[in-house]
Amino acid sequence: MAPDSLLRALEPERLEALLRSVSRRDLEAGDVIINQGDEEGDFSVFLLSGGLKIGMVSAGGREIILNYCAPGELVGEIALLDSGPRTATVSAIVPSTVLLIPSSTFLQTVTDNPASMVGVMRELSRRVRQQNLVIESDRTFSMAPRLARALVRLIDPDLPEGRLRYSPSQTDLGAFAGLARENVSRLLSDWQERGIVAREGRELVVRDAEYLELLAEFGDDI
Amino acid sequence: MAPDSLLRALEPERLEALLRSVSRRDLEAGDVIINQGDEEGDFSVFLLSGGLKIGMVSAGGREIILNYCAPGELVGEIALLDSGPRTATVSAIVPSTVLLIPSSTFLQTVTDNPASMVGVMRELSRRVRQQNLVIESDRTFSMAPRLARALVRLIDPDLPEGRLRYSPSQTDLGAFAGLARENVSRLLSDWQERGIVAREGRELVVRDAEYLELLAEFGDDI
DNA sequence: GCCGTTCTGTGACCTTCATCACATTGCGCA
DNA sequence: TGCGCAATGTGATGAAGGTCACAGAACGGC
Repeated sequence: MAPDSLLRALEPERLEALLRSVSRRDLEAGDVIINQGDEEGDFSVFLLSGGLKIGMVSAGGREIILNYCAPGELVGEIALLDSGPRTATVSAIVPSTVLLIPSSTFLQTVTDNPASMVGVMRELSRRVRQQNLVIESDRTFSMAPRLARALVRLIDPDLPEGRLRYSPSQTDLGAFAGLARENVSRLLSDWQERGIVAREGRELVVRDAEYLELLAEFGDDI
Repeated sequence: MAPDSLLRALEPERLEALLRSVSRRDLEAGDVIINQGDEEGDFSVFLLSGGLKIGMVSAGGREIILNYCAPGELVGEIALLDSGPRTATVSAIVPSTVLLIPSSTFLQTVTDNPASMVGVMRELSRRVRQQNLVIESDRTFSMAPRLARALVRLIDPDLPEGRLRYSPSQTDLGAFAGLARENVSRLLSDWQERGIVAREGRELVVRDAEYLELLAEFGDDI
């Protein structure tokens, strides 16, 4: 679980109360836990272990992956506050365990634990900032920097040197970075020749993270 | 002030305490209150009257307008939680009055008023959802729907029929919708001929909001 | 009023990237 | 060991939209 896990902020007795009213669920890779368009869904999802992806399917059938998330993160929190239809789909990318937290429970808990709410706000803020960067890069950068940013976002700081949080297909990378799969292929081939990324078996590994970070930040004109 | 203003949630004595430690500031149109890249800025901005725009300047000098905001809204709240460098620039589009709220004050206040914090979370969530839609439309829609979405976001529900919250130049509209100014011009000319928008003096007015909303939601294939 | 400046309209061009259409590789599995 | 399916590589093509280069219009200030 992430060190800054939201649950950490709770006092033990609160945590226990919370755990009594949530349900735990195990997911296979590919299982969908929240479906874009669901009318009723006033719960949010806390990821205990595994990995989730958050995506939308746009008119035209193209998939957009908005984010991946790691254990300790809370997902679907928009529904905690306004219980409108779900705007994105959440599914497991590997076998995972989640807690389903009814919004009433969640609101009660954080109201009783103001300190924990700050954690939720921090997480939401981080997300807004991240999204701003995505919008910026979508609008002003060419393919290469966009793919670079996607890869950088996938690097797992807890894993050794340049390992990704999970091994995405080129199709996934395209949906995450906002470009066509074919172009992902072309770019990766190029980067592979130049030693920036490498393939170890079916794993994609980043060799020169610094280069990709520069590319992601400054675009083609580094 | 917006009916769901964040300050509404405060008990009167709290509100008073808050008001004692914030500073008020009047802005001319164009004045910058937060500058992208500022290292030190652990305050956020509460808009009392007027209007602000939130933007970034990307490598290459192109401006991106992320959002406009109306009285009663809180801006720059990312800094409340992690006081890293500012990621966007906030400036006044019309003469405005703002409160500068130090993050310590803000945190203290919301901690003492859990109910008010829910309002902040709701606002942050709304913003995340909005951003998701922007990313989706940037990636999958052509120019017309993107511009439609920008216009719809600018319609002021409090004003009569199709009036915008403020009258943007074509350059601004381009920066907001993510397209070149010339194309904004072309699209608006077309829509004007078709009676979807009109110009009253220097004001742009939406005549057929429903059409634009459909376009914004479903893309060209309505 | 008159002039500079900022906004707007419009055509011609050219870059970028998505799309299409395959060939190829790799891997699970019967 | 080969079959099938999914993932990948790669060229050719086309459309969308950015860029450039202007011309006109509108406006603010003096």
